[in-house]
Amino acid sequence: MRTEQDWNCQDPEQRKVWAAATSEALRVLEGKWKTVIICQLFAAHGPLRFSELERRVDGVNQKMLIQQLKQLEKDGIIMRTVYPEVPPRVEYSLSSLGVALGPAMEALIDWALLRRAGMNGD
Amino acid sequence: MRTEQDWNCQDPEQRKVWAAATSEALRVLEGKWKTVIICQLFAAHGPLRFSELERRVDGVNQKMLIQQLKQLEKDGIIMRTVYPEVPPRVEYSLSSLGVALGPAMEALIDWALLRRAGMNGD
DNA sequence: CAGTATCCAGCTTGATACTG
DNA sequence: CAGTATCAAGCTGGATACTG
Repeated sequence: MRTEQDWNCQDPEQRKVWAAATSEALRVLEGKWKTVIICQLFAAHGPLRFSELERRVDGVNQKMLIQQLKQLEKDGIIMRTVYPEVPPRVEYSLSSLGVALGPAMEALIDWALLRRAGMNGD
Repeated sequence: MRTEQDWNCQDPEQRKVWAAATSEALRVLEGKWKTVIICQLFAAHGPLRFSELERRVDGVNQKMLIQQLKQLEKDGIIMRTVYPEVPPRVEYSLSSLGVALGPAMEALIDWALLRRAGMNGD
């Protein structure tokens, strides 16, 4: 599944394809709470209820959480399952595309921590 | 340099640290042209002049390019070098923190291409 | 060449109140 | 419990014109 892209490629068009693809990818992850939601879903190793996400995503309000969840669902990163019960139960989980984000998220976490370390110590 | 973070960690506080770190990291990369600029700098394997970036970053206008470059510089990802010549020459290159973004960018590109494939074929 | 300055439309976020 | 609705402030992106 590796795409064999590498920075040594001399084809300007190919480089633009990567740049555009990365741009699109990042646009899907943009939004103040999306990465937090995704991280929490990874950490949970399973579906989370709306109320559980509300507790785990520090500082988010209902409207924003719902909005971000809807966008993530539309973009195919998470799945929403409704259980026809009273009171209502709705669970959110990572789709296969969401799970495939794992390596990128981990690389991002590594970089984020490196960045933090540089900002303090260095 | 690996941080040994893994999704199995059961400490909720630790998970919040990652989520917050990732959020910060992504915020630094947000902005319509930043990933394109970064990709082009990686692909160039060396510094690029302002005008060269303007050519390579498809569709950007001067104001936006400068704004994004300034932010990337402020956030420590790129470096700006001014050569006291006439006409003026300014070169932009990745800092060590910028270079450290490599693995994350590659993982993101892989995911972006996987996502595209899924959207067409699937 | 590599910027700066101005102006503006539209999107994003958030507070607050209400509902099946 | 898991949403929807409304309103407003602030930020983002972009077109355009000017400058050392």
